[in-house]
Amino acid sequence: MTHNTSDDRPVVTRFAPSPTGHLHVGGARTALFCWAYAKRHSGQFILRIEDTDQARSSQESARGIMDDLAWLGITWDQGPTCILPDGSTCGGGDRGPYFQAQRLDIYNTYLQQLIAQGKAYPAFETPQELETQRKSAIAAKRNYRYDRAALDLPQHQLDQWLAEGREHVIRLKMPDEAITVHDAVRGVVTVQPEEMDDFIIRKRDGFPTYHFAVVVDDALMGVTHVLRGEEHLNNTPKHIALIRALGFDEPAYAHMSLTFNPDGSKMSKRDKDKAARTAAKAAGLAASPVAEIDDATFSAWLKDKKAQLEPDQLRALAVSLGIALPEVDVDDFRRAGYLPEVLCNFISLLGWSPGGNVEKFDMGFLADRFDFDRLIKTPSRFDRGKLLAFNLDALQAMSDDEFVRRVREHCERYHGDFIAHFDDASFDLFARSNHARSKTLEDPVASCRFFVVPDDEIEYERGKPVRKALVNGEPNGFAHLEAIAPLLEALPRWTVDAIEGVLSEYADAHADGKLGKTAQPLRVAVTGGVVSPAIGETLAILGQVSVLRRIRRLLALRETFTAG
RNA sequence: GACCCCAUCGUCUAGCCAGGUCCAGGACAUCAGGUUUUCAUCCUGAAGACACGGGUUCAAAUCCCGUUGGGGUCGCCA
Repeated sequence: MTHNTSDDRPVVTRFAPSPTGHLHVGGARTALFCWAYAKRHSGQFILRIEDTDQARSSQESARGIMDDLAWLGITWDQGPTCILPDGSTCGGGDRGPYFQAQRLDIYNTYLQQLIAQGKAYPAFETPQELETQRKSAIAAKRNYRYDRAALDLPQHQLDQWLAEGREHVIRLKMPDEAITVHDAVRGVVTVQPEEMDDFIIRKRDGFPTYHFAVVVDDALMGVTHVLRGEEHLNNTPKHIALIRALGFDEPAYAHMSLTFNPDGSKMSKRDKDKAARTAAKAAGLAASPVAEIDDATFSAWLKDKKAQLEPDQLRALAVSLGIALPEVDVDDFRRAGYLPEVLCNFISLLGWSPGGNVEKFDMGFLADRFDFDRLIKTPSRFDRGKLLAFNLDALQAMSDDEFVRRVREHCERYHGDFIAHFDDASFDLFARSNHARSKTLEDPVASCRFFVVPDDEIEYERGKPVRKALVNGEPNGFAHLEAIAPLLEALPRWTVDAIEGVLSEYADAHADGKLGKTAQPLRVAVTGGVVSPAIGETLAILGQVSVLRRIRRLLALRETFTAG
């Protein structure tokens, strides 16, 4: 199945993202499989940054992608040097630089070689001219191919234009033969010569195109196995033509199926804009509801389906609209409180499985078992609901201590207000009391804002469940609250046990032993609603003073609640 | 449109390559019960698929062909 590849060479795989923002979850899957394959064969995994698009690349973007990979636990043996959270470093290696923009000299050397050998040639058509040709081809229902006009240029004309420094691209002269890809997933795929034209290998700006850079770098970096998305399958014959022209060894290829949204659309950063836009329109918003976005930007964004806001603008807007944005980038999942090991487990199940009924496993298992032969050809859809269920399972399987540690890490990164509000012991209890009820590390924070809201700013819900807790029954919730308040006030030690003791004693004596009769009114008093961690813990975390203040405040408002 | 790839429950998939043990197994979601001081869990059960049509064969989810459907590529993006 492998082609022109000596099996005795150590396995080298690479992940080669373009640095455009954060790492997409689909890219993470590719990276994970590349990583696992290298590990499986005790080989090398290379990270290379494909920043040959001057318009779109930035250093911070590359940094973001490396952070995302490191967070997932996907470390690279060669590539940009990076200090990991645990203090160790990864990357380095002697086949760099690992940023393509720093390899221009290398590309030019090989480019010159191809030109000298007559295997590549300059072409002077402008992008506009080519676009016109393309359009007329479509209008005439022909397939567009470059017409090789540059090859018919008289030598003196060519010399003169080159001497003048006239802008041009370099194209590869494609051989007039079918090219066959031996793909570990797809099998044998043959493309006829008339399907391939003389594609551009160096752009007008002097940068190599992706096709050229990828082939040169893979060869020079000793890449033996190219694992990538199926979108590249049609490019592979071009790459093979280039490899042959340059006299390199052909790597083994494995093109894996793609992953889509549940509705079959592409998972795109734009999905987040789309969700926010839909919600904003539904809310009838005309002006920007948040300071992060000015009104002009907002209204333009609202009208233009393709417009995108900055990530922090989008997040602010989502908070204001009370919606959750669909997660697309690894960073989105991190913010949403997913565990990196769960994300890795889940995405590795998209298009791959270890066989049988096994579906929960760790990175070590993956690195032991991953191989191309269990990669399936069918594209998959990303089911966030199943990911959430996986995350829940992992969280529930965790010890309390571990859960607390993870929540603390999460808050240190995203919710400084919770860190600042609690002392260590309270934070510990806060996290612990949320363990059993959390599906994500974000849940404790999202469901417990009332802890960090000032006592006199709690907003009481007015729905039926709240009225039921407060006004219904005889005695009703307010009556219970009035009776319990002094008991709580008299408590000498404010601990979960002491609080629960008082409450169950009271319930036994005055509420048919039903803790719910008193727990629910108390919940409303201290949280504003009917949902919180166990009542004893909720009160304990909040503190005696705040609890009593909140109860009295609600009692003072009792006339404003009507029976439900 | 041309070319390339693909096709098992709503979704992720096992089974397919080496045809019979599959009136197709697991997971998520759904539905119905049950446990629980709220929410969330948890337990039990139910429903749910081999896209269609030919062929090969004693036998096809598994092999072949076609149809239909889906995806990808056709950039001086990667």
